[in-house]
Amino acid sequence: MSVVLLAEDDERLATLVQDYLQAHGLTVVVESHGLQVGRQVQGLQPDLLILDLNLPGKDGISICKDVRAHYEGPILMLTARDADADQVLGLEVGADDYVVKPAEPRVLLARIQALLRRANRVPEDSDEVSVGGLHIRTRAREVSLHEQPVHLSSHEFDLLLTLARQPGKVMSREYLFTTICNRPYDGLDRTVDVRVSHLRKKLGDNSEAPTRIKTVWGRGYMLVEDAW
Amino acid sequence: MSVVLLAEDDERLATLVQDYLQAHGLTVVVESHGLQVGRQVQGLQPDLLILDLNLPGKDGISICKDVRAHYEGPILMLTARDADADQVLGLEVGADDYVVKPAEPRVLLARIQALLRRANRVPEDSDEVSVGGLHIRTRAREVSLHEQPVHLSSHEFDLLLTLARQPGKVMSREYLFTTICNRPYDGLDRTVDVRVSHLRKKLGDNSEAPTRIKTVWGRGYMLVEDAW
DNA sequence: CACTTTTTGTAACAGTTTGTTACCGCTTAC
DNA sequence: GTAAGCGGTAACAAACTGTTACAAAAAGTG
Repeated sequence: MSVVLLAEDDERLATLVQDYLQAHGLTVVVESHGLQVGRQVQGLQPDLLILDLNLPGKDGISICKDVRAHYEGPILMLTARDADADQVLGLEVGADDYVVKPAEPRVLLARIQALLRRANRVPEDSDEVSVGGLHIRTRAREVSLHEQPVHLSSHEFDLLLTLARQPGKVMSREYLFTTICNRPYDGLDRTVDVRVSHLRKKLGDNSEAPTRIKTVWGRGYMLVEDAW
Repeated sequence: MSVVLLAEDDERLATLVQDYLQAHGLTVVVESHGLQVGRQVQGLQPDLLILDLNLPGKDGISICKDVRAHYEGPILMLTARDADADQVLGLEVGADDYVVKPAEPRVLLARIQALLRRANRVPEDSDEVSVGGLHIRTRAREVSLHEQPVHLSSHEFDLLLTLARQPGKVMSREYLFTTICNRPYDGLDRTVDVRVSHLRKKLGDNSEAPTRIKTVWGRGYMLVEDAW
């Protein structure tokens, strides 16, 4: 399940897009203030940023430039400006796609999925995810480690799956929380920490010097590829 | 210089696009027969494929599917069909972008460059960095010195990695600070100094006459290559 | 040289983040 | 009903980070 940050100030449109994308299996977080987009991207590290060019507080092109300095994921600009020059400028400052409003929802979704497909490499619908001796069967929701079945709770499974789909990538608590719980993160919740603690125990990792699920202080957690 | 394969049967349009792209630094090869596109992609291994959906000999959607089976580079569909359903279908069978003819050349170029920019991004740095008896496994975030594992905090690791990637090069506090903390340096912060101090202690270096991480007065710090 | 100024090393402290356990309410199975 | 499992939350200990403070070293100045 991919996390999308939607930077859009028109509340009605934002809700519309959010509902449509969530109905198609994406987790959507909405941000309506231009000056907050950078901070949100940094904290959430979404798989995709949808950026309206007319946010209050800050010029959309500047936002895009600033975000690009620290964010490598795909950016899709969604805007009412349809002039060629605007489109060219948007793409040149780092956007990966540029869609003019009003956009047909199906087209927007198809373009989003094309961007996610290229960025993720791991096909969303692959049934089996493996990292070393760890095997996850997503449809059956079963996990085995070196042929030994491991019993995990629902949240533990989702957490492990999210981490294992992109081994080696540091994922923030906010990202993990919204992916697992599908609701906004309040910044204080310790759920993810507790789940990680349980996962480490069940997967035979040493918490004092973890080798499989590492803590990156102030950033989040990372599943290590070659440690299974 | 990137190589683009342009699959287009309208000779006049093909020449037009070819000239425009070549004037902007791209190498363009044209292929006009649908049945030849797959072979051309395999042989040429272009950095980008521009695919017209109305080539003679073979349906464009089929071409795209076949090409995708053994080609990972970006595909841009360029076609006169502007129905939403066509666009969704094109993106779903593996295209990365879909541009409707007639296309403004500047827009086409901007989209091509956006695709090339993403495809060419360096995927990841080398996993293992070694300097003498010091070994850093970047993905696992583990460090060992003469086969002995060394436990470092997150910032200490980032600092050492940054220094070790360019041994012998003096790095300013500003550079090190922004690399580690991912925020601007105010010129007075002593964080880097303190981290270096801790690193020296953990790596068995003598601070009064450091041999491994040297202080370059008024400039910054430098990791010495032959001292490990 | 003596003296001042700037830069560096590091101990110590306080605030923040993280690991873990315990507990409570909820649901499910029996 | 009870028992077991699950998920959220609180609580506390431990680890980590930034900052300050002060001593030591280096550079500048006459």
